[in-house]
Amino acid sequence: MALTIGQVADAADVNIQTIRYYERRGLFPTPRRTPAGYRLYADDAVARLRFIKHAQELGFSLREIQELLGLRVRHGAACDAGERKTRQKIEVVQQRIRDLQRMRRTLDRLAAACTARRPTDDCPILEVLEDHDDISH
Amino acid sequence: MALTIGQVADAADVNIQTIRYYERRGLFPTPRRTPAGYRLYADDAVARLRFIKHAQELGFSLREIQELLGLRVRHGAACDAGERKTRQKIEVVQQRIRDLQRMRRTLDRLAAACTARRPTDDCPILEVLEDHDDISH
DNA sequence: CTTGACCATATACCTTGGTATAAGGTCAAT
DNA sequence: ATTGACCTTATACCAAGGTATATGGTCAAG
Repeated sequence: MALTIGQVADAADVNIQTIRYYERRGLFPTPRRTPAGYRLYADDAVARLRFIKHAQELGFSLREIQELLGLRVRHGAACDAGERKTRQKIEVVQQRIRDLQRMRRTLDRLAAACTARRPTDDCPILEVLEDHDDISH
Repeated sequence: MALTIGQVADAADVNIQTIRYYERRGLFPTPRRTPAGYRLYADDAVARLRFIKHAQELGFSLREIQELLGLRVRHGAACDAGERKTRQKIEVVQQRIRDLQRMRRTLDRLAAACTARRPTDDCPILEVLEDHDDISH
């Protein structure tokens, strides 16, 4: 049930150094240690690493991922603040989904034009993602 | 109709150096020049820069963006190859959308639990993005 | 009781994606 | 014909996100 850093690294397919780096950065809680000083992890550490890797692929920075990981439900006033932050994150994610859907539609059109053998030598990919420039950020 | 590098940079809100950097990297075609050697751009250069910036926010590397920008419809055999690449990109984008939707659902549940004042002190954000690990890449 | 595979810390290095700076040419306006 | 705001190339530097390496301790197996 308790994993060494090497076992966690293997399971999540990341470099050992990366885990220690995340610990230093504050993305990973400081784990308990054996008497000899070896780090010991529960297996949710593997899930945490996989979450981080996925979120990175989706364009989130380590700082943003840290915020995402910090979101959880609390009592009272802390709850309101947490809910506000969560709703902000939902907005960000929602916008990112819309952008990707737009890109997907353009790629669809591109593939369709191709099967129809209608050569379009200007760059149609550029049609995508052209508005909402001023609202995002 | 012809823009200097500074005008393009202003319009797209990027650093001038970034445009020259993209040119070196091959993301930007080498522009025509004035007799004095000044770069001259058509205004689609601005669209191209905006596309690059958006795609970066969506988690694409410059190398991937270069491939996206290289996709276009051609005649004959080149068309088939282009179509295959386009369909691959669509798969990547589609998977990314699914991942984000999953993250969104988790954030939704988190926000809902909070309004209902049901404190959940384990980290619920981790529920997200947990399967399909072995199929992606 | 030693060998090999682990673990620890500390420090140096690498890649990606830029940004800044130095040294100088161009050009429109005064 | 000079000033200021542009442009050129070349080179150096920077931040983020790791990765490698040096030096040494731990531990189970033979």
